[in-house]
Amino acid sequence: MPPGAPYHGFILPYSIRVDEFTCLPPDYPIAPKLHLLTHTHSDHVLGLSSKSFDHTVVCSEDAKQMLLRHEVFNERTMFEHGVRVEKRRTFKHLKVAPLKRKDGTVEHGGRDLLRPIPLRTPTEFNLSGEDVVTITAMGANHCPGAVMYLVQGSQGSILHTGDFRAEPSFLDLVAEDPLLKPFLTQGGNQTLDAIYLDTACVWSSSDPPPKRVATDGLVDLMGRFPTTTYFFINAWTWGYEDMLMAIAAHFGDKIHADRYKHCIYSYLSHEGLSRIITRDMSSTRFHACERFDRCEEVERLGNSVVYVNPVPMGSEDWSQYLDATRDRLKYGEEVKSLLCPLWRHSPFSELQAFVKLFRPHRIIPNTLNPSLANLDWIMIDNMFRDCLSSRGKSIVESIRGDVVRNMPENDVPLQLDSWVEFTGGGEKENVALKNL
DNA sequence: GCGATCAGAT
DNA sequence: CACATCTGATCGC
Repeated sequence: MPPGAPYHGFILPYSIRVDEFTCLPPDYPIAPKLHLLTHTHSDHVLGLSSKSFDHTVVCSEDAKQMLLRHEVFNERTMFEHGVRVEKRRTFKHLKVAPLKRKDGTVEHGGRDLLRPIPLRTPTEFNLSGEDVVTITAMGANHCPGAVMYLVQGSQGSILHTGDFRAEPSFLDLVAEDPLLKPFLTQGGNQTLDAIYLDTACVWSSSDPPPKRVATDGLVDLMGRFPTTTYFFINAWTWGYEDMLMAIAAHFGDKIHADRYKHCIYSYLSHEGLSRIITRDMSSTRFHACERFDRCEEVERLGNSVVYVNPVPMGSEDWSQYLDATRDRLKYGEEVKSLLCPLWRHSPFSELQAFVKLFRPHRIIPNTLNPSLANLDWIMIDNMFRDCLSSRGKSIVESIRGDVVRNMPENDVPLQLDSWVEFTGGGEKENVALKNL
């Protein structure tokens, strides 16, 4: 997880760590018995590139393929330009083929630390012989390979969302999923003990349109340009594939992708992606290739290329932007770039609706801002109080319980009134209050 | 000296 | 704009 995950990524009370693979501080009270990975964005794989990491990691099959083929930008560029003869893959040490000597004896047995589980298929794991947990991965609507995890065991049921976009259509799928049905407020007979929630955009002041509204608007604008216009789609990280799919579907054309994207897409279970991209740069006016190592076609056309950028824009601004841009195009004004409000995280309103589907006993933010000295945790706790179960314990109320009794003081959020007393109003805390 | 983590900029 | 990424500094064996 990005820095600032409560409990260093543990989903208490289980000795399971999610998206954090770094070493724990010395004398930390618990040791991980199992690791889960929700998706492969760089802030969720911290510690995995360490050569000394040697634990099993549960993930989706797509995430496994993406990880094993992961190449950082500089290495991709050097390989492309012949400076590197061999591809440098950041995580290749996680899977090593068995090595046999010429005489057939085994030098070493190899290893494969990534343990993919199929989506929507409850799978049992033995936590070092003590406890058996059932883990179910389900699509998270964030980027290829991204999943959320349902963890069920003798110590209760926990849903970890990873990073996710809980837009209305996603909520419909969740509400209809038989695997989640037992935990739904409507028609369920069990209560989740906790939802570990993607709160990356919980403070956002604007609400994004559903992804479909964003991509519909985008292709509508693109269709108003001359049919000779070239577009560069700035899909600069995994998770902007909706733009590519929408453009390909609307224009019936393929999209030029670089060698690396093409490689990754070809290994994904979503075959649609590899079907809509091409490696032939001169066959299409739509380009989603390396943004800092442009293909010759994009280079040649220079600033006549129209850039398409994903941006964090709200619904109302989007409507206005669409109208204004249509006008500009109608009156022949030069439009050099297009915006697309494609969000990969949920704003507060979507999170609220998602949590209310389950009314768990408590929610725990997946990330906190360290400079806020846990004040954000208290705020979030209050913001979701009316989305919890009727006998729900807020984090603050349940936090002094057995499970976290031994946690270091910094990992324990306090009531707002005792927060000021606890922190003593030092420099860090003044910054926290100022940032509110 | 190197790998791993952290802080800061974009 | 803010997330995800990259760069350079620092830490520790």
